[in-house]
Amino acid sequence: MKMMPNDLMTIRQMCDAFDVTPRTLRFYEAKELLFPQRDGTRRLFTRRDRARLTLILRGKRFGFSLEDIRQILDLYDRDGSNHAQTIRTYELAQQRLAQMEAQRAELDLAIADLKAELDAGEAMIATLRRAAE
Amino acid sequence: MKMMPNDLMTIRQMCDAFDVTPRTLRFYEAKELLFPQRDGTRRLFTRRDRARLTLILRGKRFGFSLEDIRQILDLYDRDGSNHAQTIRTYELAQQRLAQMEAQRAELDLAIADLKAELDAGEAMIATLRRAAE
DNA sequence: AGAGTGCTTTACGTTAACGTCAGTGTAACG
DNA sequence: CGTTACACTGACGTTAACGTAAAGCACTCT
Repeated sequence: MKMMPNDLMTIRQMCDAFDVTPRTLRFYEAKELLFPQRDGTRRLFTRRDRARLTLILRGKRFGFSLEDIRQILDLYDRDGSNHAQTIRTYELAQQRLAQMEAQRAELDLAIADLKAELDAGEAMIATLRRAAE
Repeated sequence: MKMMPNDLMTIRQMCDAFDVTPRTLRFYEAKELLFPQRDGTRRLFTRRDRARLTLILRGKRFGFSLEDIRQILDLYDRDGSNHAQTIRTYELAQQRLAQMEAQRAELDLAIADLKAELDAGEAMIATLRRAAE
């Protein structure tokens, strides 16, 4: 067991902690979502990186694209106490929420339609079964 | 206005009727979802093509991939009266329905979570507003 | 010293469903 | 016969979020 200075984690430790692949972490770094320090060539992820990764993964669950997430993260980075930016993020989230609810409405419709088709199909299958006797 | 023999339609008529692009129809033909006749090099879509296209578009609304749709269509093509194939299609639809309902459940969760975050954000913004006075 | 492990970079591959040229043809109108 | 309007066939481009080699350091164990 090698000890990392308290709040620094290797790529593997990050992968285990967050259940992601190394490729993903490097990808996020390339996309400027994370900014790990270096020990020579090796990445060392800070507490800040972990906080950001937590937000990234949460954002993904909400269906935000990585680009959306990057922008939101950057807003807070530039000025964590700026009201306008907090409000902007809030608005983005609201928009996304509206999208998600629209999406659910469509999905509900499709489900209802498909169920109707299935009922018809079931009836047809029953008919076929009777005819087969 | 040019008259097409009763049940034959040009690519443009199809596009207008179904609200798709020519590229889409050619793509579906390449994927063996449609089989328009030819008048020289030009495509002429039959009643059968229209029936298939209707099913294709419906299938898409249900979230089936084009490959799924092609298989289903082919099943019916080979033998429209085969019970086993009707039942197979029915099962595919049921599986898809289960997926869609699972997807909706996840979506509902994400919506609930995001709403919770929004409520917190709203509170924070209210705080910021008070502090700004 | 050799073997093994883990990390690194670089860069091409994947998937779906088309979009978007580029270049050519052809049919009809005036 | 020239122009306009469509249609046709390739074939490469697009988007997102990584996956998957390939090839090479750096360290450690033995």
